[in-house]
Amino acid sequence: MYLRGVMNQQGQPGSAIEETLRVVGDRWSILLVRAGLRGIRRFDDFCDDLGIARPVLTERLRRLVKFGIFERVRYQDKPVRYEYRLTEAGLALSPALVALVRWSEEYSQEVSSETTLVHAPCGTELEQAFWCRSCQTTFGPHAVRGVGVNGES
Amino acid sequence: MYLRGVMNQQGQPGSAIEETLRVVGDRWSILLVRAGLRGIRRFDDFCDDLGIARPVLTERLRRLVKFGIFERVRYQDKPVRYEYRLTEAGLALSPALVALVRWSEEYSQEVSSETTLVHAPCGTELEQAFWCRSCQTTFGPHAVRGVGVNGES
DNA sequence: AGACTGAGTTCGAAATCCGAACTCAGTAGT
DNA sequence: ACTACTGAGTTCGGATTTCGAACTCAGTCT
Repeated sequence: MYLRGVMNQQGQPGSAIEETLRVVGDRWSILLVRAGLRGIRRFDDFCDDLGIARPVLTERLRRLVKFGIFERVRYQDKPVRYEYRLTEAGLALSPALVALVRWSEEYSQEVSSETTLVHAPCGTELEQAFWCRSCQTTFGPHAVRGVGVNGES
Repeated sequence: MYLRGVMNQQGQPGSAIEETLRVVGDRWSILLVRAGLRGIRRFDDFCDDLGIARPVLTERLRRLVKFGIFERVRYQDKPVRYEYRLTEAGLALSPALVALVRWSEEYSQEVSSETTLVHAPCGTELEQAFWCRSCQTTFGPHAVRGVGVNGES
Protein backbone atom coordinates (compact mmCIF):
# COMPACT_ATOMS: atom_id res chain seq x y z
CA MET A 1 0.00 0.00 0.00
CA TYR A 2 2.12 2.87 -1.17
CA LEU A 3 1.40 6.50 -0.44
CA ARG A 4 1.06 5.47 3.13
CA GLY A 5 2.48 8.17 5.29
CA VAL A 6 0.75 10.81 3.22
CA MET A 7 -2.19 10.50 5.50
CA ASN A 8 -4.87 12.81 6.56
CA GLN A 9 -7.48 12.82 9.21
CA GLN A 10 -10.52 14.95 9.11
CA GLY A 11 -10.27 18.25 10.92
CA GLN A 12 -6.48 18.23 10.83
CA PRO A 13 -4.56 21.09 9.28
CA GLY A 14 -4.51 18.88 6.21
CA SER A 15 -1.59 17.26 4.49
CA ALA A 16 0.33 19.21 1.93
CA ILE A 17 -1.61 17.79 -0.97
CA GLU A 18 -4.93 18.75 0.54
CA GLU A 19 -3.66 22.26 0.83
CA THR A 20 -2.49 22.11 -2.77
CA LEU A 21 -5.80 20.82 -3.99
CA ARG A 22 -7.52 23.64 -2.22
CA VAL A 23 -5.55 25.89 -4.56
CA VAL A 24 -5.45 24.03 -7.88
CA GLY A 25 -8.21 21.49 -7.26
CA ASP A 26 -10.98 22.99 -9.32
CA ARG A 27 -12.04 22.77 -12.88
CA TRP A 28 -10.17 25.90 -13.97
CA SER A 29 -6.84 26.27 -12.22
CA ILE A 30 -5.07 23.43 -13.99
CA LEU A 31 -6.48 24.63 -17.28
CA LEU A 32 -5.15 28.10 -16.51
CA VAL A 33 -1.71 26.66 -15.93
CA ARG A 34 -1.95 24.81 -19.21
CA ALA A 35 -2.97 28.00 -20.97
CA GLY A 36 -0.01 29.72 -19.34
CA LEU A 37 2.29 27.04 -20.71
CA ARG A 38 0.84 27.63 -24.14
CA GLY A 39 1.86 31.26 -23.86
CA ILE A 40 -1.39 32.88 -22.86
CA ARG A 41 -0.92 35.77 -20.50
CA ARG A 42 -3.69 38.28 -20.83
CA PHE A 43 -6.97 38.39 -19.02
CA ASP A 44 -9.16 38.47 -22.09
CA ASP A 45 -7.15 35.74 -23.76
CA PHE A 46 -7.63 33.39 -20.84
CA CYS A 47 -11.24 34.29 -20.92
CA ASP A 48 -11.69 33.59 -24.62
CA ASP A 49 -9.53 30.51 -24.71
CA LEU A 50 -11.09 28.70 -21.80
CA GLY A 51 -14.57 30.15 -21.91
CA ILE A 52 -14.33 30.86 -18.19
CA ALA A 53 -16.67 33.45 -16.70
CA ARG A 54 -14.93 36.72 -15.99
CA PRO A 55 -15.67 36.98 -12.29
CA VAL A 56 -14.41 33.45 -11.80
CA LEU A 57 -11.27 34.18 -13.78
CA THR A 58 -10.61 37.23 -11.63
CA GLU A 59 -10.94 35.22 -8.47
CA ARG A 60 -8.84 32.30 -9.72
CA LEU A 61 -6.00 34.42 -10.97
CA ARG A 62 -5.94 36.27 -7.68
CA ARG A 63 -5.72 33.01 -5.82
CA LEU A 64 -3.04 31.57 -8.08
CA VAL A 65 -1.01 34.73 -7.67
CA LYS A 66 -1.44 34.56 -3.93
CA PHE A 67 -0.05 31.05 -3.92
CA GLY A 68 2.84 31.90 -6.18
CA ILE A 69 1.79 30.04 -9.30
CA PHE A 70 1.28 33.09 -11.47
CA GLU A 71 2.66 36.58 -11.08
CA ARG A 72 0.87 39.72 -12.07
CA VAL A 73 3.18 41.85 -14.16
CA ARG A 74 2.64 45.38 -15.39
CA TYR A 75 3.56 45.24 -19.02
CA GLN A 76 2.46 48.68 -20.14
CA ASP A 77 2.13 52.07 -18.46
CA LYS A 78 0.14 54.50 -20.52
CA PRO A 79 -3.06 52.75 -19.97
CA VAL A 80 -1.71 50.68 -17.12
CA ARG A 81 -2.11 47.01 -17.98
CA TYR A 82 -1.21 43.79 -16.26
CA GLU A 83 -0.67 40.27 -17.48
CA TYR A 84 -0.20 36.97 -15.74
CA ARG A 85 2.94 34.91 -16.10
CA LEU A 86 3.72 31.53 -14.71
CA THR A 87 6.31 31.55 -11.97
CA GLU A 88 8.84 28.82 -11.50
CA ALA A 89 6.44 27.12 -9.12
CA GLY A 90 3.78 27.30 -11.81
CA LEU A 91 6.08 25.76 -14.37
CA ALA A 92 6.84 23.05 -11.86
CA LEU A 93 3.24 21.91 -12.13
CA SER A 94 3.89 20.66 -15.64
CA PRO A 95 4.71 17.09 -14.63
CA ALA A 96 1.29 16.85 -13.02
CA LEU A 97 -0.28 18.40 -16.06
CA VAL A 98 1.52 16.06 -18.40
CA ALA A 99 0.48 13.10 -16.30
CA LEU A 100 -3.12 14.21 -16.60
CA VAL A 101 -2.81 14.73 -20.34
CA ARG A 102 -1.35 11.26 -20.73
CA TRP A 103 -4.10 9.76 -18.63
CA SER A 104 -6.66 11.60 -20.71
CA GLU A 105 -5.18 10.29 -23.91
CA GLU A 106 -5.31 6.79 -22.60
CA TYR A 107 -8.53 6.57 -20.64
CA SER A 108 -10.81 9.46 -21.38
CA GLN A 109 -13.86 8.14 -23.14
CA GLU A 110 -16.12 10.93 -24.41
CA VAL A 111 -13.51 12.68 -26.49
CA SER A 112 -10.94 10.80 -28.48
CA SER A 113 -7.82 12.88 -28.25
CA GLU A 114 -6.33 14.15 -31.43
CA THR A 115 -2.90 14.91 -30.19
CA THR A 116 -0.40 13.03 -28.19
CA LEU A 117 2.72 14.00 -26.31
CA VAL A 118 6.05 12.91 -27.69
CA HIS A 119 9.74 13.15 -27.00
CA ALA A 120 10.66 16.15 -29.16
CA PRO A 121 14.01 14.96 -30.52
CA CYS A 122 12.78 11.63 -31.81
CA GLY A 123 8.99 11.82 -31.91
CA THR A 124 8.42 8.72 -29.81
CA GLU A 125 5.42 8.75 -27.51
CA LEU A 126 6.61 9.48 -24.06
CA GLU A 127 6.16 7.43 -20.97
CA GLN A 128 6.25 8.78 -17.52
CA ALA A 129 8.45 7.21 -14.97
CA PHE A 130 10.04 7.86 -11.63
CA TRP A 131 13.74 8.20 -11.55
CA CYS A 132 16.08 7.27 -8.75
CA ARG A 133 19.22 9.31 -8.88
CA SER A 134 21.16 6.98 -6.66
CA CYS A 135 20.14 3.72 -8.35
CA GLN A 136 20.14 5.33 -11.80
CA THR A 137 16.97 3.50 -12.74
CA THR A 138 13.44 4.29 -13.65
CA PHE A 139 10.60 2.55 -11.90
CA GLY A 140 6.84 2.49 -11.64
CA PRO A 141 4.42 3.51 -8.92
CA HIS A 142 4.68 0.19 -7.12
CA ALA A 143 8.16 1.02 -5.93
CA VAL A 144 7.11 4.31 -4.40
CA ARG A 145 6.83 4.66 -0.67
CA GLY A 146 6.05 7.56 1.62
CA VAL A 147 8.28 8.15 4.63
CA GLY A 148 8.55 10.77 7.35
CA VAL A 149 11.01 13.51 6.55
CA ASN A 150 13.64 12.05 8.80
CA GLY A 151 12.33 8.69 9.78
CA GLU A 152 10.80 5.44 8.67
CA SER A 153 7.22 4.57 7.95
CA MET B 1 6.14 26.38 -26.35
CA TYR B 2 5.37 22.81 -25.59
CA LEU B 3 1.89 21.46 -25.08
CA ARG B 4 1.03 23.20 -28.28
CA GLY B 5 -1.36 21.04 -30.18
CA VAL B 6 -3.32 20.30 -27.05
CA MET B 7 -5.45 23.29 -27.78
CA ASN B 8 -8.96 24.18 -27.02
CA GLN B 9 -11.34 26.81 -28.11
CA GLN B 10 -14.35 27.88 -26.17
CA GLY B 11 -17.55 26.09 -27.02
CA GLN B 12 -15.75 23.18 -28.63
CA PRO B 13 -16.34 19.62 -27.46
CA GLY B 14 -13.24 20.23 -25.39
CA SER B 15 -9.90 18.54 -25.55
CA ALA B 16 -9.37 15.30 -23.69
CA ILE B 17 -7.90 16.97 -20.67
CA GLU B 18 -10.83 19.31 -20.31
CA GLU B 19 -13.08 16.32 -20.31
CA THR B 20 -10.85 14.69 -17.73
CA LEU B 21 -10.84 17.73 -15.50
CA ARG B 22 -14.59 17.81 -15.66
CA VAL B 23 -14.41 14.41 -13.95
CA VAL B 24 -11.50 14.66 -11.54
CA GLY B 25 -11.03 18.42 -11.42
CA ASP B 26 -12.66 19.21 -8.14
CA ARG B 27 -11.44 19.34 -4.60
CA TRP B 28 -12.54 15.79 -3.76
CA SER B 29 -12.03 13.41 -6.65
CA ILE B 30 -8.23 13.32 -6.52
CA LEU B 31 -8.42 12.94 -2.77
CA LEU B 32 -10.80 10.01 -3.24
CA VAL B 33 -8.32 8.36 -5.58
CA ARG B 34 -5.59 8.89 -3.04
CA ALA B 35 -7.76 7.38 -0.34
CA GLY B 36 -8.39 4.44 -2.68
CA LEU B 37 -4.67 3.97 -3.10
CA ARG B 38 -4.34 3.92 0.65
CA GLY B 39 -6.78 1.03 0.78
CA ILE B 40 -9.98 2.79 1.70
CA ARG B 41 -13.01 1.24 0.08
CA ARG B 42 -16.12 1.80 2.12
CA PHE B 43 -18.51 4.69 2.01
CA ASP B 44 -18.26 5.61 5.67
CA ASP B 45 -14.50 5.31 5.65
CA PHE B 46 -14.18 7.76 2.77
CA CYS B 47 -16.52 9.98 4.64
CA ASP B 48 -14.58 9.87 7.90
CA ASP B 49 -11.16 10.03 6.33
CA LEU B 50 -11.76 13.01 4.08
CA GLY B 51 -14.46 14.77 6.02
CA ILE B 52 -16.51 15.03 2.86
CA ALA B 53 -20.26 15.62 3.15
CA ARG B 54 -22.28 12.49 2.48
CA PRO B 55 -24.43 13.73 -0.37
CA VAL B 56 -21.33 15.03 -2.12
CA LEU B 57 -19.56 11.72 -1.60
CA THR B 58 -22.51 9.88 -3.09
CA GLU B 59 -22.46 12.06 -6.16
CA ARG B 60 -18.68 11.93 -6.60
CA LEU B 61 -18.46 8.17 -6.30
CA ARG B 62 -21.27 7.80 -8.77
CA ARG B 63 -19.45 10.00 -11.22
CA LEU B 64 -16.12 8.29 -10.74
CA VAL B 65 -17.79 4.92 -11.28
CA LYS B 66 -19.47 6.23 -14.38
CA PHE B 67 -16.10 7.25 -15.78
CA GLY B 68 -14.44 4.00 -14.91
CA ILE B 69 -12.15 5.20 -12.13
CA PHE B 70 -13.82 3.27 -9.34
CA GLU B 71 -16.01 0.21 -9.51
CA ARG B 72 -18.85 -0.53 -7.14
CA VAL B 73 -18.49 -4.06 -5.86
CA ARG B 74 -20.95 -6.06 -3.77
CA TYR B 75 -18.81 -7.52 -1.03
CA GLN B 76 -21.51 -8.97 1.20
CA ASP B 77 -25.00 -10.36 0.65
CA LYS B 78 -26.91 -10.77 3.86
CA PRO B 79 -27.29 -7.12 4.34
CA VAL B 80 -26.29 -6.29 0.83
CA ARG B 81 -23.30 -3.98 0.92
CA TYR B 82 -21.16 -2.35 -1.68
CA GLU B 83 -17.67 -0.95 -1.66
CA TYR B 84 -15.65 1.08 -4.10
CA ARG B 85 -12.44 -0.19 -5.63
CA LEU B 86 -10.05 1.57 -7.93
CA THR B 87 -10.05 0.20 -11.44
CA GLU B 88 -6.94 -0.01 -13.55
CA ALA B 89 -7.79 3.40 -14.98
CA GLY B 90 -8.04 4.71 -11.43
CA LEU B 91 -4.66 3.27 -10.53
CA ALA B 92 -3.28 4.87 -13.66
CA LEU B 93 -3.97 8.26 -12.13
CA SER B 94 -1.19 7.69 -9.62
CA PRO B 95 1.52 9.41 -11.68
CA ALA B 96 -0.57 12.55 -11.66
CA LEU B 97 -1.20 12.15 -7.97
CA VAL B 98 2.47 11.61 -7.25
CA ALA B 99 3.36 14.65 -9.32
CA LEU B 100 0.97 16.71 -7.23
CA VAL B 101 2.34 15.31 -4.00
CA ARG B 102 5.86 16.13 -5.11
CA TRP B 103 4.83 19.61 -6.07
CA SER B 104 3.13 20.04 -2.72
CA GLU B 105 6.23 18.92 -0.89
CA GLU B 106 8.30 21.41 -2.79
CA TYR B 107 6.13 24.47 -3.15
CA SER B 108 3.17 24.36 -0.81
CA GLN B 109 3.56 27.11 1.74
CA GLU B 110 0.89 26.88 4.43
CA VAL B 111 1.67 23.36 5.52
CA SER B 112 5.18 22.05 5.72
CA SER B 113 4.95 18.47 4.63
CA GLU B 114 6.05 15.82 7.04
CA THR B 115 6.51 12.98 4.63
CA THR B 116 8.21 12.56 1.35
CA LEU B 117 8.04 10.02 -1.41
CA VAL B 118 11.00 7.75 -1.96
CA HIS B 119 12.18 4.87 -4.10
CA ALA B 120 11.19 1.93 -1.92
CA PRO B 121 14.22 -0.32 -2.45
CA CYS B 122 16.83 2.27 -1.60
CA GLY B 123 15.01 5.08 0.18
CA THR B 124 16.25 7.83 -2.13
CA GLU B 125 13.88 10.70 -2.81
CA LEU B 126 12.33 10.12 -6.16
CA GLU B 127 12.38 12.37 -9.13
CA GLN B 128 9.85 12.34 -11.84
CA ALA B 129 10.94 12.15 -15.42
CA PHE B 130 9.71 11.30 -18.83
CA TRP B 131 11.08 8.22 -20.43
CA CYS B 132 11.66 7.61 -24.11
CA ARG B 133 11.53 3.95 -24.89
CA SER B 134 13.26 4.34 -28.21
CA CYS B 135 16.07 6.62 -27.04
CA GLN B 136 16.32 4.85 -23.69
CA THR B 137 16.70 8.15 -21.90
CA THR B 138 14.89 10.23 -19.38
CA PHE B 139 14.19 13.87 -20.08
CA GLY B 140 12.43 16.89 -18.65
CA PRO B 141 9.38 18.85 -19.74
CA HIS B 142 11.35 21.00 -22.18
CA ALA B 143 11.74 18.09 -24.55
CA VAL B 144 8.04 17.35 -24.66
CA ARG B 145 6.01 18.26 -27.71
CA GLY B 146 2.41 17.71 -28.68
CA VAL B 147 1.63 16.35 -32.13
CA GLY B 148 -1.46 15.28 -34.01
CA VAL B 149 -2.14 11.57 -33.81
CA ASN B 150 -0.80 10.96 -37.27
CA GLY B 151 0.84 14.14 -38.33
CA GLU B 152 3.17 16.90 -37.41
CA SER B 153 2.59 20.04 -35.46
C1' DA C 1 -16.58 63.27 -30.62
C1' DG C 2 -17.20 58.47 -30.95
C1' DA C 3 -15.53 53.83 -31.16
C1' DC C 4 -12.36 50.68 -29.28
C1' DT C 5 -9.19 48.13 -25.90
C1' DG C 6 -8.01 45.56 -21.76
C1' DA C 7 -8.81 44.51 -17.15
C1' DG C 8 -11.62 44.13 -14.48
C1' DT C 9 -16.65 44.78 -11.29
C1' DT C 10 -21.68 44.37 -10.48
C1' DC C 11 -25.88 42.04 -10.91
C1' DG C 12 -29.52 38.46 -10.14
C1' DA C 13 -30.47 33.67 -11.38
C1' DA C 14 -28.93 28.84 -11.23
C1' DA C 15 -26.19 25.18 -9.62
C1' DT C 16 -23.28 23.14 -5.71
C1' DC C 17 -21.93 22.46 -1.24
C1' DC C 18 -22.65 21.83 3.43
C1' DG C 19 -24.03 19.45 8.20
C1' DA C 20 -27.53 17.26 10.51
C1' DA C 21 -31.08 14.23 10.66
C1' DC C 22 -33.49 10.50 8.59
C1' DT C 23 -34.19 5.76 6.08
C1' DC C 24 -33.84 1.01 5.38
C1' DA C 25 -32.32 -3.92 5.66
C1' DG C 26 -30.19 -6.86 8.36
C1' DT C 27 -27.39 -8.39 12.64
C1' DA C 28 -26.22 -8.89 17.62
C1' DG C 29 -27.27 -8.78 22.38
C1' DT C 30 -30.57 -9.49 26.31
C1' DA D 1 -39.42 -9.54 21.13
C1' DC D 2 -37.14 -5.31 21.99
C1' DT D 3 -33.37 -2.49 21.61
C1' DA D 4 -29.11 -0.94 19.80
C1' DC D 5 -26.06 -0.93 16.07
C1' DT D 6 -24.07 -1.05 11.22
C1' DG D 7 -23.35 0.52 6.50
C1' DA D 8 -24.90 2.81 2.57
C1' DG D 9 -27.01 5.85 1.38
C1' DT D 10 -31.30 9.99 0.94
C1' DT D 11 -33.68 14.28 2.37
C1' DC D 12 -33.75 18.73 4.11
C1' DG D 13 -32.99 23.89 4.22
C1' DG D 14 -29.47 27.21 4.27
C1' DA D 15 -24.86 29.00 2.76
C1' DT D 16 -21.54 29.36 -0.90
C1' DT D 17 -20.04 29.30 -5.77
C1' DT D 18 -20.79 29.68 -10.42
C1' DC D 19 -22.71 31.50 -14.26
C1' DG D 20 -23.64 34.99 -18.46
C1' DA D 21 -24.56 39.50 -19.54
C1' DA D 22 -24.00 44.07 -18.91
C1' DC D 23 -21.41 47.76 -16.93
C1' DT D 24 -17.05 50.63 -15.58
C1' DC D 25 -12.94 53.10 -16.17
C1' DA D 26 -8.55 54.95 -18.15
C1' DG D 27 -6.50 55.69 -22.07
C1' DT D 28 -5.87 55.39 -27.30
C1' DC D 29 -7.16 55.70 -32.22
C1' DT D 30 -9.57 57.96 -36.19
